[in-house]
Amino acid sequence: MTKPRSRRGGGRPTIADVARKAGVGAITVSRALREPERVSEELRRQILAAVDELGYVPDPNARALASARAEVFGVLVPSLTNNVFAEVVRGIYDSLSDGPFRVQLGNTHYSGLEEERLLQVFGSQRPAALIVAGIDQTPTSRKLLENAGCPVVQVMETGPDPVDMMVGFSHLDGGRTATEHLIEMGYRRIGFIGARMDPRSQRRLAGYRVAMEKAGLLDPRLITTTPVLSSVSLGRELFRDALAKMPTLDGVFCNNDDIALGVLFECHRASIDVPKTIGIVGFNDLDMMQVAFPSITSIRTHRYEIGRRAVAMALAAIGGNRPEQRVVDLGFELKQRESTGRWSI
Amino acid sequence: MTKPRSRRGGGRPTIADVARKAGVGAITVSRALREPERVSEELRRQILAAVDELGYVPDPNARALASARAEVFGVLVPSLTNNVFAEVVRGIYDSLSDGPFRVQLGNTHYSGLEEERLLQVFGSQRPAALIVAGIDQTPTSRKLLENAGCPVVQVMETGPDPVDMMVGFSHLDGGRTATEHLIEMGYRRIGFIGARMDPRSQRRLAGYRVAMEKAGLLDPRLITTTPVLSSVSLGRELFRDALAKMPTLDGVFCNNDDIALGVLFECHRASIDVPKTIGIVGFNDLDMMQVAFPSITSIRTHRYEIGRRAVAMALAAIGGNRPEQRVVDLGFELKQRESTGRWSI
DNA sequence: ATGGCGAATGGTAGCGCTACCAATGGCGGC
DNA sequence: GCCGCCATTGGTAGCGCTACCATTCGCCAT
Repeated sequence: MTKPRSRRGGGRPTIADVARKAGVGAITVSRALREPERVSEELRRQILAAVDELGYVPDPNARALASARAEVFGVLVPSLTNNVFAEVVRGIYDSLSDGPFRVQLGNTHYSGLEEERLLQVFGSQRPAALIVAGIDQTPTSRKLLENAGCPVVQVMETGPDPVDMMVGFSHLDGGRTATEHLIEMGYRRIGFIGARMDPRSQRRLAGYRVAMEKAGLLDPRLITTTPVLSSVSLGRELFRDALAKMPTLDGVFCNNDDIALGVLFECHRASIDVPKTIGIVGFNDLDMMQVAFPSITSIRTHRYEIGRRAVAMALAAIGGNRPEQRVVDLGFELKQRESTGRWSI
Repeated sequence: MTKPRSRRGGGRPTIADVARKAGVGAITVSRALREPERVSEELRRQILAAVDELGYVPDPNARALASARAEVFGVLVPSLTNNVFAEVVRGIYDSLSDGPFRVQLGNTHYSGLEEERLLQVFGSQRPAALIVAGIDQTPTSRKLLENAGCPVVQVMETGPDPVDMMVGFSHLDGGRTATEHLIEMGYRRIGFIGARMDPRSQRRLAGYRVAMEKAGLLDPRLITTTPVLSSVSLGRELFRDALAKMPTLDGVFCNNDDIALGVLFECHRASIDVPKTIGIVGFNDLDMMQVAFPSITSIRTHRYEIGRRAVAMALAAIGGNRPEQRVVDLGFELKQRESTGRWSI
């Protein structure tokens, strides 16, 4: 004594409707959709025709419940507006858009606690894979990732102890390379300016320290940082602070390109010659760096590619052939531009 | 003859485990979690204790399947890296982070077809609400939105014919205000420079046309556009094109701030005085506009607030009290800065 | 002829949760 | 004292799909 039709559902067609229309069993429809090669060509055609005619779209919730596995990639980033993470996320979306997988995006706001909460929530969905930014998870988060029961990719950085897989590059090397470049170009009193000192920024600073130490140039008064969120205007302010503290400054390595741009604008405003009086290096190499006047030297990082590669590795792992190389270092490139051309311009 | 324990699930606790531990029925646990006021205080306490002890997290898929309603907000934007949409999305996430709702984000890449596809996919999940950017949906998309069976909020723009609700502002008025400002400040041969001419950019251009027409200054050769994706470097190139086409140009209204920044940098490079020789107005008022040298006049738009408001309206509608004002115009502000101070600097 | 094997298809029994109704018990009104 | 009502709580029956076993059939080896 079944009711006329689905009691609660909005009357949308179900797999049973398709099966009836195509004159097959429901399970065959299910197979035709998920593993077409396991169904004879003729039935497959009939089924797809019925799907089309009814406008059937599988219910992902029912699917997830029945198979104990949701076709969802959980993605955790610390910021949605920071261009760097936006690019990573774009890479992830672009790589996933033509497959069956959805993306579940979470914003941790650079908070370990928030990350734990989101991992808890994401875990409850039994995602197909997890992609998380950074390698400095709290012990609790790390445990959650290890017990997630799905491939995990840590992105943005590489490190010695992956939960599962990693795609990124060494921020320490990036910071060192940037600083060494300034030294090579003849700058001596080189400052570090950094906002929102997250672990990656800390490692860039560490790279700066290594290079300065090696050259015998390190002076703690050269370092200006703040935990405040990064922005162009903050770059300007920090640069003024740095100059006030150390008027003989002749170069700055900036935490990121926003800060570098703020420094450049302040130099314009204060009629400080770039690159003669001050050399500037940014980090990430946003599009605007090569357009700025003078154009700004920066460390180009491969954000979009990190997103793509993370998905590729996760998909491989889901498909059963876990890549042998579990930690992928995509490196970076020093893009030398006018802002550090002390002698050549 | 039931099997020892959940056959497929990874052994995570279910609502039945909690019910057993608390000595109540499963349905009571369900209620204690969703409508606590309907369960006596004592039982509620016992149940929450059991939940805590077992580390129970409800399975959103099972929930969605049983209630025919997923606790998901579907969000469609044309770009993930464009700061404007990133801000809207951030507002949405921030407003939703402490409730039960998840966000399902889709990137349409400015494609109507992609939008249709994503709406199809999103619809299959029976979301709690849909938030879509723009008001120019294809007929198919519009139909999908109308039949979604949930609150729908169109964001970024306002218009006469909402599918359901709207939050945004008038891009035409914004374009007109920006152009009128240039005219008032004494500029006459004012160009329009625009990249990726999506419907909103088109309307800003229309606003420019209205203002120029009214002042008797309109000349089609003043308009330079391209369908290419916007960027700072593109702004520089388009400005060079515009100047080549019309060397007597004395002002530009830019489609957006990236373009404006590109124009500013090219002016620096070509030693064109801003604002004396050329006045510049941007659109959106990103942080860097007020830091640039000279600082750049722009139309400040309230992106973050649009995201927040859209969620607030959707939540109200879900809660049963649909706001009486279905179209909310959040307006914009002209931020006058140095880049248009022809006589005053 | 018989058995066995693989390919194709189907039936059944859930996945974990909630809608719907039923049941229980306390209490005030008549 | 009986009825009805409200406040609580529970049982049952799915939601739409897929995992896990059949089952069927053709075909080849023995």
